[in-house]
Amino acid sequence: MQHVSIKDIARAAKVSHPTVSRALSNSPLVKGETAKRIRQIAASLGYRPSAIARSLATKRTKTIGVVVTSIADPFIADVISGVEEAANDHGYSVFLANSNANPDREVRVVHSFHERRVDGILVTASRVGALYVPLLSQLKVPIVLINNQHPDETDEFIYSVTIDNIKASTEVMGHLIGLGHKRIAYIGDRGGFQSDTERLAGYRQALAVAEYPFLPELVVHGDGKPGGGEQAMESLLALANPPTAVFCYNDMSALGALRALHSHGIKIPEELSLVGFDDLAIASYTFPLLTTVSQPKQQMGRMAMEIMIKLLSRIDSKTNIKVEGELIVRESTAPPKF
Amino acid sequence: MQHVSIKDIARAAKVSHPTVSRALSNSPLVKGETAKRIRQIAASLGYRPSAIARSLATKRTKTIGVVVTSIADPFIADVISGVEEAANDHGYSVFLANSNANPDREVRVVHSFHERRVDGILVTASRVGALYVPLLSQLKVPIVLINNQHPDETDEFIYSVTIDNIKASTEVMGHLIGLGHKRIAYIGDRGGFQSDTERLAGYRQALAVAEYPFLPELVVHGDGKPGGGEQAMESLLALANPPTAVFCYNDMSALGALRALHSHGIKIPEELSLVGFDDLAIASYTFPLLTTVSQPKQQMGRMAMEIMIKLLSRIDSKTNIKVEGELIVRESTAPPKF
DNA sequence: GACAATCCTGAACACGTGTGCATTCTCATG
DNA sequence: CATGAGAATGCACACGTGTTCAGGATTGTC
Repeated sequence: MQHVSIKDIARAAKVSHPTVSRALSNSPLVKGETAKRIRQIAASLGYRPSAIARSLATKRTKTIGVVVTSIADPFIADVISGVEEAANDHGYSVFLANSNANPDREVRVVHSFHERRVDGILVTASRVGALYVPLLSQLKVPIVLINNQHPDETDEFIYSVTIDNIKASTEVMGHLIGLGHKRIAYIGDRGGFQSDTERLAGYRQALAVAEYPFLPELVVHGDGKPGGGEQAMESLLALANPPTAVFCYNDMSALGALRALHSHGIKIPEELSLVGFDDLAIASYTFPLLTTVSQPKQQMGRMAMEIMIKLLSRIDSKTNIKVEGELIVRESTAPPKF
Repeated sequence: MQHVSIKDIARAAKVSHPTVSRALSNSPLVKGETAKRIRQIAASLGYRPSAIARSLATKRTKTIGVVVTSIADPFIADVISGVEEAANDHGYSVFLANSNANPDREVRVVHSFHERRVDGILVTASRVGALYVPLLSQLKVPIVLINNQHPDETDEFIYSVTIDNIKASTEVMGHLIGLGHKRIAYIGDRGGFQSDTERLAGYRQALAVAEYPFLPELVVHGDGKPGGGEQAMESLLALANPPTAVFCYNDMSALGALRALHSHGIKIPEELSLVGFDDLAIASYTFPLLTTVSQPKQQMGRMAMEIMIKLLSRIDSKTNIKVEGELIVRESTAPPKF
């Protein structure tokens, strides 16, 4: 006998198994004395209820499917750590699935979540294809998106947690403009992600407020990774009149930009100011330390999971939460040279 | 009716539900023609078998519990991405649990995995407490450890994948000695982890082979994180006769060391050579690029999961796998100045 | 002491799938 | 045409838990 069941306990306690079931779930229907005895026997036998059988009976698995494009992405990993923590706190377990932005894998994940009868699905959407969420929503299960990249999700099952990109972006620009910079460049992402679009919007908005002209040649595109950031920075440095400050879509891009600057022997922040976005752990260990926007990554994960749990408990909850980023000024920004 | 069951299909196909069950599992017992018809109906109804019910009947959940100290650790995140990929390829799903090296959480994880009747458990042991594995092994389920930190696990259920630290470490030292370094320091971890002990052993072994003296003042201890690496490097720089090369327990420590060196204005690699370990993504974006040892992180995760799956399929498998690291020479090492 | 009201308990069934065994059907063979 | 063998299918039960309902035990009241 591999596992002890409530029937085993029932036999030992000379009661029926429904009584055991009730006693262990603290039902008021069972006499206090009996319940206590049953619980003691259960403990002494090392009883652990079968979540499987319980799920079958109750039709709730207390299980959440979590899709990420890649858990190796440090931003996502931080978010997931918050997700898992909140889930654990409420007795939920998470199924982790990498999609790798691969359509085949995506449909397999959907099938897997479907068959396992997850109660809900969490998606860190930073690179998830546009067609994916509709696919997931076929499961008729609540979905919470974190930093989703498609603004038009109007499905009734869909909730979200996102950072206020425009606000954070204008704050970054305010910082640079306040230092005296006038030629400020933006290194964006490729592919028109929601977050890129919004950060660019904040960039333009801040320029407009300061009554600085918007110069298209100062907006270049990377790929959200160091390689793209490096190339983008190279193209900025090749301009006849290069910028004195550069605002990068994310820290990864900034890392690449930093590399390009180092290889040109350009001193930061004396000759050029650089700002990232995300406040990855690395940003505290670059040289110089990177000024960036901190997203409450873990907390966002936690919030997303808490929205989910409220939904599953039929508690009304906000459908869309916007959190604020925080500008972290470190060593990579300073007033322009002249 | 939320989900379609085999009974629904049976009704539609005018057969009994066991026949449907057999048809869908490609049993030779059911007539080819009937099976085909049943499969068509199943597909048209969008049938997805309930893994829950199946698990209850077969006593196998096709589920693996994965414990990590923190998924936010980039090393671990890489390993897990390999784990998840291999699991997915074989129809297994993974429950992810962070323990945060917190004993309370650890026992909750054990209970959770027990109740969910996972088929096996994977542990990335880099920071897991010594008492934890025995706790897990109570579940009488196979356990595979990745880079475990306690050499004495002799339980019959326990298997492992580890990197050959001694070999990698002597290779690093060979590189530095080959460049002409004689005063080589080692920045270790705290707390006597297996990997730290082994890397230090490789360090000493290489010194012995080169017939260089082992100087205790050149071995200092960090904490495996940048903060500790920075302090450790400071203490090395405070020596009357500082080293010309420093081998760090891991890249995180090296990042801290790098920071200390920058703040002292010490040029790398001209004035001092620095080597890390792990080849985290960051190592390709530090300044200068970090020479380090690459562990096949994803592959190690994949191998661990494949051992697990073989075990569960009653296929004989190696119980302990040692993989080799690869020395990646980048820009942070060079011959000593004089 | 009789009766009702309340409190506990157990029997029966449900959840969806898999499997051993009995049964029916089909077809070839004597 | 009867018989037997083998193929195809259905019946019944199991997995472990939760829940409805009926009935038994207990208590209180007149």
